[in-house]
Amino acid sequence: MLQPNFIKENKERVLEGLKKRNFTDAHLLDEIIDLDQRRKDIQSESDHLQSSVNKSSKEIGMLFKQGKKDEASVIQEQVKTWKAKITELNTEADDVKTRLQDALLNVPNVPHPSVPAGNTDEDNEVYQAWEKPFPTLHDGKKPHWELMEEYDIIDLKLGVKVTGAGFPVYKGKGAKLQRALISYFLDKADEAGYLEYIPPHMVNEASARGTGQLPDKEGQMYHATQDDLYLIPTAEVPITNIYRDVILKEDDFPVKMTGYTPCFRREAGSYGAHVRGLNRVHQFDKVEIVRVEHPDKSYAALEEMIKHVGGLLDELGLPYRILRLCGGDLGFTSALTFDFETYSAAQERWLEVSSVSNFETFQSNRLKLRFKDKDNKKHLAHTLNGSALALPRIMATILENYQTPDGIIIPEVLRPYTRFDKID
RNA sequence: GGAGGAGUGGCAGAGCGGUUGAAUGCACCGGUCUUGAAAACCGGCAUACUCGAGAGGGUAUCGGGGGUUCGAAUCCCUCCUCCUCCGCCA
Repeated sequence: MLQPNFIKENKERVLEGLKKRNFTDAHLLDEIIDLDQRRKDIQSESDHLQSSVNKSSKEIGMLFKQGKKDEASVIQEQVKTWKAKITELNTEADDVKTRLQDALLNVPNVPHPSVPAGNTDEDNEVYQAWEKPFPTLHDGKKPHWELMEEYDIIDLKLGVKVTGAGFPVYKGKGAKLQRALISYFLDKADEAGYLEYIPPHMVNEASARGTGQLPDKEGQMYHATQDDLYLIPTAEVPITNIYRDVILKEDDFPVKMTGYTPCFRREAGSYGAHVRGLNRVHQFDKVEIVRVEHPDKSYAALEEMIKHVGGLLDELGLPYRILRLCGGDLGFTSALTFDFETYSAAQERWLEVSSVSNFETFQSNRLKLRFKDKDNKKHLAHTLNGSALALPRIMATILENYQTPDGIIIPEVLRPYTRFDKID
């Protein structure tokens, strides 16, 4: 969420930036500026009256002590009229604040200058292409959903029986490979200096609001209504919220956190042939990296995160490319996002396996995540996060790219974790 | 789930309708003293919003929200959290 003052002081810049994501509602920005001004005016008027009330109340106290009841009751009458006016102002203030909040929630983050304009994923910029050849597979190559069944390692039908569509059951070597990937990713994050967390897998409303899942993506989360808790769609939510309402010191930076969690997404409205197998599921595993940074350092941090994710894919030996998302494809809360896609050689498609973003102050404003500078002045910190990595499509790509007529070869780096080198 | 008790500043802990944003102690920061340190002494030390060029001012905040009152940390309602006991349980 942007700050009204920021919008007011940078209106042209904000509007110019938002054009890249097809947001052209200058009227909404004006409304925000007006509502914020009105909010201040009401506040100011109400404060003045309250000040008079407070003074008079003290006076009444004194008069009572002195036994001057008559004088006191005269003032009491006056105070009552002030109070009525204050009540009136507060009612208006509530209304103005609600409208201001609603308006602010409809303004997406301002894209970074490097974000290309565009509407769809067609307009994303290839930031780093794959220069080497793709794996060449044998003639009997199969997509991962067939391999899963053939080797009996991931069972979607069983998931349907136990839960429903999109809840895969991992079995035997499939389960072990999954666990190996999680351990490998966590170990790499640990080596890179990220502090490991195992956060709750459900969050309250305040947390879902803090990272922007609410109210923007209400329908995408599973909601346990009886306790009003949400199943997390990503570890970003509980982990980033660790720093909600926190004021850091400058030398607390950088804050680097990681965590493995299952992720739950309703994926309402997604369907079609391209979501077969593991391409899109309701529950999946992911290792996330999250950072809280000084505004001057956040883009260097983003760079570092891109290298980290790229390093994982290099070690796994998976072909990948990096995209800089265009304005239209950029998430509501993000200023700059890079997507990683691996090439799945049997499907002959690119699959998104990671998304690394800088939210600048958009999240921290909602989170009230700030730091004090040397002069003790408070500023909003920058937050970033990235998948490192999301498991299902990595699994899919490994199964497809490493298939041979005799089985699926396990990438070298995972063997210490799997303790087998082939699925057959 | 049932019955009790409790939530006050960074921590500890007073206050229980009227100069209380809140005593006191500890911690912290600055100063005096000291060759240096400690001790002692003096001073400072919350957050948010807002007005002001600034100095500074106003308002709100004693777990959250609502209410009573001219006035609430103090009374009432409600929610949350923690502690003790009972029940259930991985």
